[in-house]
Amino acid sequence: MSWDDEVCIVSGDNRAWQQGDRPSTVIELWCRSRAGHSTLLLVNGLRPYVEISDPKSDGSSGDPEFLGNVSSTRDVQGEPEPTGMKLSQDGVTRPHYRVYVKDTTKVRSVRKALSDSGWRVTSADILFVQRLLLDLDLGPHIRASGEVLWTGDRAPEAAKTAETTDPSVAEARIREVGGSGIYPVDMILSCDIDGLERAEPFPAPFVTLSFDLETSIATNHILCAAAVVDRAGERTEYPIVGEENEIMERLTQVVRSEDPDFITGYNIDNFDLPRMEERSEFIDTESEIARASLLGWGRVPLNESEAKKGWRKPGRLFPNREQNRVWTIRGRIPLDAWWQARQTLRPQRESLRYVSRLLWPDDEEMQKMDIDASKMDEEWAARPDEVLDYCVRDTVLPLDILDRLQSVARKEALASVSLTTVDIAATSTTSRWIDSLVIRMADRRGFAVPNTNQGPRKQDKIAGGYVHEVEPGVEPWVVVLDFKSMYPSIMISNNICSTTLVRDGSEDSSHSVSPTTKTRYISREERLGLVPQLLEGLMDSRDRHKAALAKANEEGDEAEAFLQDQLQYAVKILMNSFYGVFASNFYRFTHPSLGASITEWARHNIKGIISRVETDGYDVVYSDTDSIFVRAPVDSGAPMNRPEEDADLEAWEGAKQTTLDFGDSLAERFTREGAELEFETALSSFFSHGAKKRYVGRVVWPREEMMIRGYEVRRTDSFQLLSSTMTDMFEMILDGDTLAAVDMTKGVIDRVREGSVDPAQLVISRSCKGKWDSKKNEWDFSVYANPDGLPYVRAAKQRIAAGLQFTPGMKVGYVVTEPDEGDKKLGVRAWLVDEVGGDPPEYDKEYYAGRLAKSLGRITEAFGWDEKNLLKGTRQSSLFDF
DNA sequence: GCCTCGGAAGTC
DNA sequence: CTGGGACTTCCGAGGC
Repeated sequence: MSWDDEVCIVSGDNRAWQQGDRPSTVIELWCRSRAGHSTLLLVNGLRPYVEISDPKSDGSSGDPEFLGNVSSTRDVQGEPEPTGMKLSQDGVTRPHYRVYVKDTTKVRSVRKALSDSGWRVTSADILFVQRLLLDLDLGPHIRASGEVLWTGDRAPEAAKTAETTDPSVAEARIREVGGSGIYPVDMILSCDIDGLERAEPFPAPFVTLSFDLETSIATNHILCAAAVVDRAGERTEYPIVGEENEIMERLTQVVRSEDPDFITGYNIDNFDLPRMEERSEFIDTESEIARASLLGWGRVPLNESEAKKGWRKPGRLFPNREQNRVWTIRGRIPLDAWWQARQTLRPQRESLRYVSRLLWPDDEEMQKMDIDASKMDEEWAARPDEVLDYCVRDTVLPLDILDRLQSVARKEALASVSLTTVDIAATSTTSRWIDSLVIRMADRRGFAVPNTNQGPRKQDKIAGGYVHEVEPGVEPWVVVLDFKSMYPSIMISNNICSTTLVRDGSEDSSHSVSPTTKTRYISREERLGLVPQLLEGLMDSRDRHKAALAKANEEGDEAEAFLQDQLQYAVKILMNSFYGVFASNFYRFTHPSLGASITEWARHNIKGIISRVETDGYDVVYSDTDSIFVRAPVDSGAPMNRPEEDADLEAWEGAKQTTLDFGDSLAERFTREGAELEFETALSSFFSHGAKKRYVGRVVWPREEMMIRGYEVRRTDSFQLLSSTMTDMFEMILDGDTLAAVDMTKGVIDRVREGSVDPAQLVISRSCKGKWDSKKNEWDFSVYANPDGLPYVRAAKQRIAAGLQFTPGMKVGYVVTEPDEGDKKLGVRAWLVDEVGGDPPEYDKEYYAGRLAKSLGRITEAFGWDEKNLLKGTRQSSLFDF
C-alpha cells in the first residue's frame, strides 16, 4: 500500500546493504508526522560519493591522463563522472569529477588512496544523511511518499493491511530495502529519493519522555526510577520499582513502546545516562544483546546485529557518548533540561529546586523538598513511597521547564531555517548549521567544497571589535545607536567570502579593499560571494517572517504568530553565528584574512562615525563594537528624572523630545547602503565608574526600565546581597542622589558586620570542571593547576563528601567563612541548604563587608567616596537631616 | 603588608 | 578539536 504524508525529520542515519550483488546504502529517517505518527522512512536511490580534481590543472587542458586509474581504486564504484568546471579553494576554476564509493564506511580509505595518487579530494567529509538533504534541497519538514512496510498499533488505521501488520511479512520486506528489522515506531515506509520533497514548516507534535533515577550512595545501584511521557500535552506517568535489572528493563520497555522523539530529565547528560551505562555494564557483562534489554533505547530493532559492537563503537541500540561530548541515542534527541535552563535563564544556582523556584515562585508543590538526597539509602529504607513520589516529581519538572523555555519549538525552528534535521539543530554546533546552507549553495553554484581542516592549527589571534574609553560619572540624556547586524552587513556590502578573496596579488579598481591590511575582494558584479548571497537571503527571510508575524498578530492567529516568531528568532541566531565560524581557523570555507577583514571594516566604520560626531561638537560617551552612545544636546538645566509635579513635567518632556529627535537625526545621517545605524534607546541618564563594558542607564524610550551591563548585578559569581545593593545604589545614582547611595551602602555594610544578614543572600556560585576517574573511583580535578587553591573546587569536594551529586560544569554554591585554623586561604562551606536543608554556615563578616566595600566602592569612588570610606561604617544620616 | 603576576570565570 | 576577541574581576602564590 502506498502512503503520502507530511513529516518532520528528527534524526537520520545510514546502513550499508547488498541489493542483489550491488553494494547499496539505505538512509534511515526517523520522523514525526504532522498527524503525530512516528514514521521511519527507508530511503534508497542515493549513492555515496566524493569529488576529485587535479590540483596541477590550470583549467585550460582536458581530462588528466591518470583519470583512467580512478575506477580501479579499491572500493570505488564505476567510472568517475565529470561534474563540470568548479572553483577550487586556491582560486582556480578546473574540471571536477564525481567518484562513487562502495559504501559510507569506505570514504576515508578512498579519500586517502585518491589523494595519495595526486588528486585533490573534495566534498569528502559530509555525512550521508546530510548529503541527502543537500542534494534534494530538503529541510526538516518534508512530504514523503512511499510504500507502507509495517504498521504498529498507533499507526493510522487507513495504512494498516494484512501484510503491514504481520511482523514476519513486514520484516522480510524491510530487509529487502536495506532495513535491519522491525523498528520500534508507528509505521515504516520505503521511499525512493524521488518520493521526497520539501514542505512548508509546521509545528510537529513531538513526543518527549523525561526520566529520573534514584540511586544508592553506598553502592551506586538504582533504587527506583520514574518516567513521564508527554504526547501532545497528555502525560502518562510510570513510577518504577523492583530489582535493579527489572527497573532498567521496565524503563527500556517504556522508551521502546512510547517511542519518544526527545529524551529529557534534569542533568541526564552527566548523571542518569552515565549511571545507566555503568549499571548496565555491571549487571550484564555476558552479551550485548542481553544488555540491550536493559538499555536498548536506540530507535532500531532489538536484534543481535544492532546490539553488536562495531569498530570502537557500541551497537546502535545503546546511548553513546563520544569523547566525553554530547550523548547520541540513535533516532532520538537527548535534551537535558539542565543545559536548556542554564543557557536560556542563566540562573545564579543550577539545582532543580532553585530553577523551579525561579520559574514558578508561587507554586509550593513544585518546590517541595521532603527527601534528603544526601541520605538516599536511609530515606529509601525508611519511606520508599515518598522517595518514589519525589522521583516522579523530578521527571515532571524537566518537561515543565522545556515547555516554559519553548526549547523544542526553538530547535525545530532552527532546523527549519538552517535546513538540517532537528537533532543537528538541537545537539550540534554552529558550524554544522552553517555547513548545511553553505555546502548546498556551493554545489548549486559550482564551487568545490573543501574538507574541514584537521588537527589543531595554532594561529595568531585576529583583532576584534573596538571599545571606547569611558569616563567615570553620570551623563544626562544620552542616545544609543546600533548597527543592525553589523558583521553580516559588512560581509554582504564588501562581498567578503573565501570565494571572492583575491589571492594572486592582482589589483583592480572594482575590488573592495579592506581599510588597513588592504585585503582585496572581487566585486559582487564580477562574482557574488557564497556567504554574502546566503546572508542576504537570510536577512530577507527574517523580514518576511517578521511581516508574517505582524499579520498573524493582527488577525489574532496565535499559533501562526508563535511559529513566525520562532522562525524569525532562529534566523537571527543563525545570522549571528556566521562571523564566528568564518573567523575560526578550522572551518572549511575560511581564510585568516576573512575574519580579520570583517573586524577591520567594523573598527573603521565605528571610529569614523565617532570622529565625525565629535567633530560636530557632540560627546561620545561610550562605544563597543557596533554601538555608540552620544550625549544629546539638552540644556544642562533640564531634569534627568521625571518630576513628581505636573508643573515641572514640561521641561522633562522637552528634554526627552530633544533626545529622541537627536537620535533620529544621527540614525538618518549615518545610515548608508549596507550599514544601517538604528536608534535603539534613549537614556535620561548614563553612569559608569570608568571601566569598559560596565555601565547602567535609565531607559526612557522605547520602554521605561533600568539597563545594567557587565556589573556584578549580572554575574552569577556575585552574591544576592551585592546584586540587590548595587541595583538600589544605581537607582539612586541615576536619580542624582549620590549621598543617599553612599548612606544606604554603609547601612548594608554595617548589617553585614553585625552578622544579621541571611546567609542565603551571601551564596557565591561558580562553575567547576572535573572528570570522573573510573580507575581510582573518584573525581579528578587535575584540569586545574592548583585545584585546592580555588574556592569553588573546595566547595565541590565538600558536596561530594556530603553524598550529593557533583556534575562537571555545573555551578557550585558556597559561602565564605572564617579561614580554617592555620590556613591563610578563605574558608569555604558548600551551600547545601537547597538540597538537604539544615543550618546554614556562619559567614565571614569581614570578608563580605570587604567585598561589598570593594565592589560598591569602585562605583562611589566616582563621587569621591572610596572603599575605605565605606568601610568606616558609621552612617551619615545627618546628611539627610537638613 | 604590599605589590605583581597568572589562572580562571564570566560578560558583552 | 568542531564560532570570535575585549575586557574586568577575583583569588592565591610568591617576591621583597
